Amino acid sequence: MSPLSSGLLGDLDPTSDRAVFRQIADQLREAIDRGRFREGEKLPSEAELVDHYGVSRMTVRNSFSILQGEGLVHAEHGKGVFVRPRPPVRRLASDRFARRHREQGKSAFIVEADAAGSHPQVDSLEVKEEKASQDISTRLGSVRRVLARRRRYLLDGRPVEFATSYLPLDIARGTQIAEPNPGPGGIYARLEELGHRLDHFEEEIRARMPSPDEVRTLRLAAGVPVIHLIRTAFDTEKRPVEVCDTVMAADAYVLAYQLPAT
Amino acid sequence: MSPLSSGLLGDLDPTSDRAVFRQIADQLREAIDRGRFREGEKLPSEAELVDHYGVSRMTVRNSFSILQGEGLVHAEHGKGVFVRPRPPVRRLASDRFARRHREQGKSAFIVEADAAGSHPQVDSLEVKEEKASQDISTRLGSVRRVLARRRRYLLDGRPVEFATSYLPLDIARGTQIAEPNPGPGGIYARLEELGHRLDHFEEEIRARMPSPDEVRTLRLAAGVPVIHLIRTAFDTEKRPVEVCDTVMAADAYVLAYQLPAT
DNA sequence: CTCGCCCACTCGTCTAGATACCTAAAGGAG
DNA sequence: CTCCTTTAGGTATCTAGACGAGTGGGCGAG
Repeated sequence: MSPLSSGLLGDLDPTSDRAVFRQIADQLREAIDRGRFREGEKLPSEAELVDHYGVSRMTVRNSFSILQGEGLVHAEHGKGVFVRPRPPVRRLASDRFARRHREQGKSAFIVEADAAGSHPQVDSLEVKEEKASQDISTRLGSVRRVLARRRRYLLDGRPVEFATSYLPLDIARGTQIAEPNPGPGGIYARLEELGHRLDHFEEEIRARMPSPDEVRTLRLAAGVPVIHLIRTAFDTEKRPVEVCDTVMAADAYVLAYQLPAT
Repeated sequence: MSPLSSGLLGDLDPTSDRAVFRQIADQLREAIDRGRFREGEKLPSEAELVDHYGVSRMTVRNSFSILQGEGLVHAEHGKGVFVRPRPPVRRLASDRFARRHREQGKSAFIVEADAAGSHPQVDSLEVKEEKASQDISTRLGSVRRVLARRRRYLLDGRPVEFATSYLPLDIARGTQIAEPNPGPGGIYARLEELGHRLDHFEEEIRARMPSPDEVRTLRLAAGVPVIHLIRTAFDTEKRPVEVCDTVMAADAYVLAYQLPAT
């Protein structure tokens, strides 16, 4: 039996001033929220909804596009429209840069992925010297040129974040930090070996919709925002020694912080 | 002279396999990024673009809907489509719950708004006892019923966040915390007076697209995600004494944290 | 039985209109 | 001058239909 004849969806209210396509979207959303359609399940096809509601196809598509914008559903060409499963989230704990992790020779990403039982990967590594943007220059204390380390992180084959680290040339040039592989413990371990003992980090967090570039790089579904995190590392002399600019798929992350109450 | 005859926008590439409405969106996006259209400025009308590109109106509208989903533009019925201005952001510093602020008798929100020179407001206050959700119960250590304090925060008349605090009844019932106005320093000051000296906070941060309810409550524009923050306050006996569930308009906030490197 | 083709179903894109409603400015009545 | 109406120009919604293209199952040829 078709899901439509079984009362999953109601009728339209022609007296309502709410647009028809919104009413349809409302009914589908409610059905999803109530679990009438489960995660990964296929919604009625456009043609079925056209029949059920007696509207034109564009109106039905308009409804779907609302739900897509909310990140509730995703369409697959030739197959149908499906309830988007909520992917398991990865937790970034506030002690992820603790020295004891570095001393074990693992980078923060690997440590956390292993703990979660996932298979981590890093790709599209690029290391080069370049001109610092205005913002990066300000954060690093008025440097003109920087070493930039770009990479993308994947979890079980799915891209989840990409990041660029910027370091002042007078610190990084000619060191292992300028090599594709910075060695055990990552660049923070190298910075400490170079005499820049790390004191603290400052992180800024924003959330916004992704640019088309970011959609490509992270293979983002419609209706998935990104978390934009900018971290600055300071050494014990209060000098900023690294800025890391990270863009994360918001549906893959929960950030966790611990704050003192004092 | 019309912006269209002045070369702001190019032509379509009929040989490209990129959909026409995407090509148009690309050109508009690029023009915005390059500053050809400034913040708040009106884009060419649908009719003008129909003429310029020689496509149907639905195609042009489709392009606009892409840019809206990206949060780049917003349409005003009867007026036009405008480049969305990036609103000034409010910075939440990681020391916002420091005891020295409470001792000055101000709540965290008021302190920060005043510092930024804005006019803060709090409305839709509701205080009541209710059954704890599964999640809240877990976070508070298996309590069945809680005191819930709901409120919405506005800055210069614009709603920017709404929050609900949940407290165990055995702590809050019958105290000033159960009153609409919790007094100077907010509920954290009252908790400390009641013998629950605060030790630390744990915060969880997610970002996602808003529900229709949240769009209404925060008057969110299209293409603006929300930041969902869940904070748990612990007293010095390591007991969770409050859970605060906050939903913020992502275009109004930058969260800032400071992490020790140790 | 297996392979390859065809076809039905599905979403993606685009056209060409019609009607409704909103906004702002111009112009007329009082 | 003030207030209301008109009008032009804008977006919002909806219809009806056409063609393109990805998916998967059925069916016939070998």
